Amino acid sequence: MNDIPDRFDHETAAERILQAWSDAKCAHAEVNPDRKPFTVVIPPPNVTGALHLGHGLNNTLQDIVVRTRRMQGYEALWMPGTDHAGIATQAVVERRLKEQENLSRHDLGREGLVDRIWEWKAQYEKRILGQLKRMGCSCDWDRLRFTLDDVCATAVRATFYDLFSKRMIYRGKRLVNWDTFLQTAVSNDEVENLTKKGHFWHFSYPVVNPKSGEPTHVDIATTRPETMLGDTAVAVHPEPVTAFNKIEAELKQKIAGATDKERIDIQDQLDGLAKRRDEMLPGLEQLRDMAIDGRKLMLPLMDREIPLIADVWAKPELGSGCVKITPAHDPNDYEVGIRGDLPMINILNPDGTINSEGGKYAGLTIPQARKQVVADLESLDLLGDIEDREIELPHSDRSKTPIEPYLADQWFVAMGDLAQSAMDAVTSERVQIYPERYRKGYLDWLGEKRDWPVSRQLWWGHRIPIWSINGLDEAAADDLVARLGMIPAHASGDLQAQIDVRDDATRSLYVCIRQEDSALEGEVEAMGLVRDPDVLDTWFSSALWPHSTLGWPEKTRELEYFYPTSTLITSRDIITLWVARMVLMGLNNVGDVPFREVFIHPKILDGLGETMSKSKGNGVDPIDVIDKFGPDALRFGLARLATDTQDVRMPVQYECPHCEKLIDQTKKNRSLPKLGCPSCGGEFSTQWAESAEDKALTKAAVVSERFETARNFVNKLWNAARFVLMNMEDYSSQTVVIEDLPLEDRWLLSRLATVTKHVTEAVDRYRFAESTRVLYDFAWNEFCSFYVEIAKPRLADPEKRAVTQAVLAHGLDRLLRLLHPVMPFVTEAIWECVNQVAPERGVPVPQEPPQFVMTASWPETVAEHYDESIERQFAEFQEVVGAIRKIRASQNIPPRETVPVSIRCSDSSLSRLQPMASYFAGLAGAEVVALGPEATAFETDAPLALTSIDVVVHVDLEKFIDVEAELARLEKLQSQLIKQITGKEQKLNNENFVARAPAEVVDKERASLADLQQQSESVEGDIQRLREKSC
RNA sequence: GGGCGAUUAGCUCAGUUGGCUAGAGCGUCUCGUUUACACCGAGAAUGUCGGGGGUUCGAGUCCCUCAUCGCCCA
Repeated sequence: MNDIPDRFDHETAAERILQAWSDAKCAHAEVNPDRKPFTVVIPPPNVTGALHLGHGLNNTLQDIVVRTRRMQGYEALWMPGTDHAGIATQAVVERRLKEQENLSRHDLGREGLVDRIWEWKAQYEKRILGQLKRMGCSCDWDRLRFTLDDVCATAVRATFYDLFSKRMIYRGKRLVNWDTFLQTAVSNDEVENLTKKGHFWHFSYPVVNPKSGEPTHVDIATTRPETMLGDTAVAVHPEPVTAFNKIEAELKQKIAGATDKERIDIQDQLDGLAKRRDEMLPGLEQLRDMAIDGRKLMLPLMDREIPLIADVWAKPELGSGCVKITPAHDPNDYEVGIRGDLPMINILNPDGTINSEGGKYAGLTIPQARKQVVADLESLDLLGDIEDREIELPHSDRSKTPIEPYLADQWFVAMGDLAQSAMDAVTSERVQIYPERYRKGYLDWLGEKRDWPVSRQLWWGHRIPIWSINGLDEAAADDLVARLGMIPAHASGDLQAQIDVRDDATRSLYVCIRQEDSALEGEVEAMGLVRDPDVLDTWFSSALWPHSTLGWPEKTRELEYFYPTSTLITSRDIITLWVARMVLMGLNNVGDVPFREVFIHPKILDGLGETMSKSKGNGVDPIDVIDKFGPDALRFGLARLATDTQDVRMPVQYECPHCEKLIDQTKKNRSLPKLGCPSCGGEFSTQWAESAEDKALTKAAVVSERFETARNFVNKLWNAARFVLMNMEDYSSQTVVIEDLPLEDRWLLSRLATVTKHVTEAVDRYRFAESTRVLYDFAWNEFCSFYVEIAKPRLADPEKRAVTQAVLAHGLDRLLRLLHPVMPFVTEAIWECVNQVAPERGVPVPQEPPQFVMTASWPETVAEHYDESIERQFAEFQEVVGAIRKIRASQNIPPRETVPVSIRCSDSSLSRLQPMASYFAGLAGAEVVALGPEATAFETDAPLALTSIDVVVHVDLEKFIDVEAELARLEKLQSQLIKQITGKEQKLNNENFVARAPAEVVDKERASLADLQQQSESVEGDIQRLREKSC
């Protein structure tokens, strides 16, 4: 055992341990009626790219919970898998295709592109699973799922079919965020607003046959001139006076509570408004009257008559007070269009060029059309000012190109009842969300009950199981329905047909097929129906994840046993997109909530407070951290930062591949292709390396020194274990009598009981930072610093050796179990060794431990082992040790010198400290020459009073006295005491305090003041004596 | 514009229902290789708890307000 290295070699150990766990199927879960199930489904990582530290945190926390529950005797299933991430993945692959081969998806065709994406998926899924495994995630890998695999596909089709049959899926026109690059609709959540420089163009539209006294033109302004081709109205406010009054009232209210600086600004606004009102109100009222009168304007360039309408969307305080309405290409105008029943003219092709509705501009791109429209209006003398302006422009998150609002046919899921059911689940606390503040966002979002557009014009995803035919007349539609009704699948409920009457009175026929069935599909296609080319929103399949992975719609034993799952651990940004939808789909499909609890963990930010991402260059790969610090350090380091309020700022460094020096990442250097190491001068490359020259350099790992503490802790534990193992060669198991154990052993048992309770509760409540802190403090400051140190002399004593070994082995055993969920590898590696030297262990009765700590039982809180008085007694001992150390340090006494000490204490303390007297030698280099009420000061004395426990420690400085140093120490002590005494006196002189504070608080203050005063007097005496002596 | 959160030592963070001299790790300084560990041990220094106001005998903690930062939604 003496050949154990003094560093934990995580690299070789981890690989061996992973294999052993895997061979023994430690993480496999089966339906087992004898145990209670505990189920967690992984938030399936996107196969878009590799995992970063955010995933590292997410999965570490899940694993801590799952491992703890497994040890607690639950049949713990952690369901693993990955997400096909529709648009994100297709966008990545398409972009690469363009960059590397200059091909578009149309060059490859649907199948070709999808094949390419499967290749990408295979590559990244492998990488992701490798990352999870190296992190130690104890998923049941036998049950691995993918949101696009056959099992999930069956669930998706069954769900779609069910909702379609219930008429909760419908076809509708909606204004969607159109990505002209990817040629698909993207959801609001995939849109980011960027502020860009743009212009504000002013146009005039002629009034058709103006009456005398009426304006001949109406002025409007726009940031997107080309959209005028699709204008179907111009709006003016219906009650301009009311609108002006309202704004004025708001400003006046604001000015009442404003600071002087703001007041000037607001007053300016008020003045401007008043002026505007004077100048414009009559004109606006006239236009409003014209609108009510049904007057028309002539849309220039298109020569189309459009109505002047009255609508509140027109803001009298802005621009000309009139606004052009393009319902098919602007969300606000769309609402106006709905209200006013206006025609909606889509002027764009899917690729973003103008379509035939744009007349002579057809075929132009948007920028070309914009330029041409402006030029043509100018030649007609209808162009006014052009202002420079900053414009908020929506951009696609995926393709980084501008979004065009676009009216398109989409499939929708009606959310009314579904959303309500998911709201009820949370308000009734059948699903509990922690921290609770996240409930609000969940409920607010669902409360809007906005229908969910689920079709995506993509090729990568679950293809919508709808076959359709359009443009039928009533007879033809009925005939087709009748023929479909003859198909056996219709009778067996595997086929649904619905007729939709379109605006133009033609019929569309939609057929939904429940299961994949090429014969049936062929039959339907033979009738002239065509399969919908679109795929489903990726969240549609994610929403089914908790039940689809367990085999739904089959009534599997797994579903019966493991569903509802126990808890979901995820990040806050997908509470609505994912969590809410899982709840409503779970309720709809299975009839029960998908999970009982949801824990939302903090986000990991870099040192500059920004979220980590590969595109910024500040992303940290958990593997880099594991390579440098080990998997246990990664996990411990992340878990100790997981509080429930604060996002985690984690400064990021490059690790120089030549000298291992860590170089802080800055905004500047994180985007460079190569860097020079300021320490060794060597150069290294980064993820941005492009040129052959740069790529030839070694690539630096991106890590964070935040993990050093955790790595040190792993090593501390390893070495404590090493010490234990080195002292176990003659170990033999034995039953011990708790009552006969010496104080320090009972202290350890008591502390174990306390710590176990604390840690168990903390993990129950998802207080990961707290549980890791408690474990760290206990392991380092109590087990190592005190228990192991005290064990040293006892191990050297043949009479005490055997009992010490027994308790030591037990203590280490329990500690390993408690730490295992956070640090699985090092604990398992140590466990393996302990099993060899102490194959039976435990207090009071030894037992044979299981082969793996991973499958060992979670320590129980042994209430009988808890002893408050012993913990207090030991704390007293620790305090005395601390006092001696302080005096030694202030006198610079060399550590190898033993100092005589005299400890004056009460009789009761005497009985507590007496048994521990000999341990002062090892812990404080002190020999106790006197102990008890009679103990006195030395001739050359350094005293320290511990008032809280009524003890005075005296150290004999005869051989060591440094008068200056001792005087300095005492004077400093005295000044601190005086400061405190003054504070307390002030407090107690305050009549209000004495009268109103609870008596116990006042008494406590009084007692404390008396102690301090006594101590101060004593120190004063010491100072005087020392001064006299030194003269 | 609305909602949520944050602001505590040079850095990263703790601080339960208001009640000790506000803590930890890293970093800094001093001392030290005593047989598990220098990825170690002992000790020290460092805080107007973002600003202002209020409630209270008493506020890092509760309330109001302002500022700054972050996230979500419009």
